[in-house]
Amino acid sequence: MKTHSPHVTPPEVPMRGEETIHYALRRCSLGLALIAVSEKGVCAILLGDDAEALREDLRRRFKKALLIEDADGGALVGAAIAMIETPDIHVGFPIDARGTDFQKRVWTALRAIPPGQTTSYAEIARRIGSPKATRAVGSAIAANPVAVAVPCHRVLRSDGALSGYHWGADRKRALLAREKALLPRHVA
DNA sequence: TATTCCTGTCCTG
DNA sequence: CAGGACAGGAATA
Repeated sequence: MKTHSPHVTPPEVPMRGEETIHYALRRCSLGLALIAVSEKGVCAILLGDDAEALREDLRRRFKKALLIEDADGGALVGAAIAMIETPDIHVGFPIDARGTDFQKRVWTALRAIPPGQTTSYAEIARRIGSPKATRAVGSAIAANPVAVAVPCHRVLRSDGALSGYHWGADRKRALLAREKALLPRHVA
């Protein structure tokens, strides 16, 4: 039995200079999604099948932050889920993708690819002004922390092969098929 | 066709 | 700190 305390000390209190990140786990058409939100916006969208594996992934990416799981998650989480389910929707929420300058340049280039369209690693390398860094571009794309909203699934190999996907090739295929289906335009 | 090199970042020893 | 591995791709042998 619990006595009525005037104030309960939370299990975790942010230390000085420590960042707080709220996140929520939600089911979606791609499986399980973990959406994490910082003060600046959505800082991670991770896809998978196992909740604990996703939490671990988040922990690995934000080692120094205080991570708080919310049952609900709030408006940004809802917006993120809606965006996942509807690829042609405008990404209307702020994205707080963290990485090196090179990675941020790559991710910015990705966001310029419209839904239903694809490009190649080499093209991205050209567009950011490092035409010979195609391999490094692949690594940078693989490190993208914000799935779907930063559309790394729209990058294929120059020879047309699907190439890889951090969250599983099936999800990449599913996203591309969905976007293609939503295109009312000419196909050929 | 099979190597080799280029490039940025992370992981390991 | 050195070396290897990566969601690539062009050049060279």
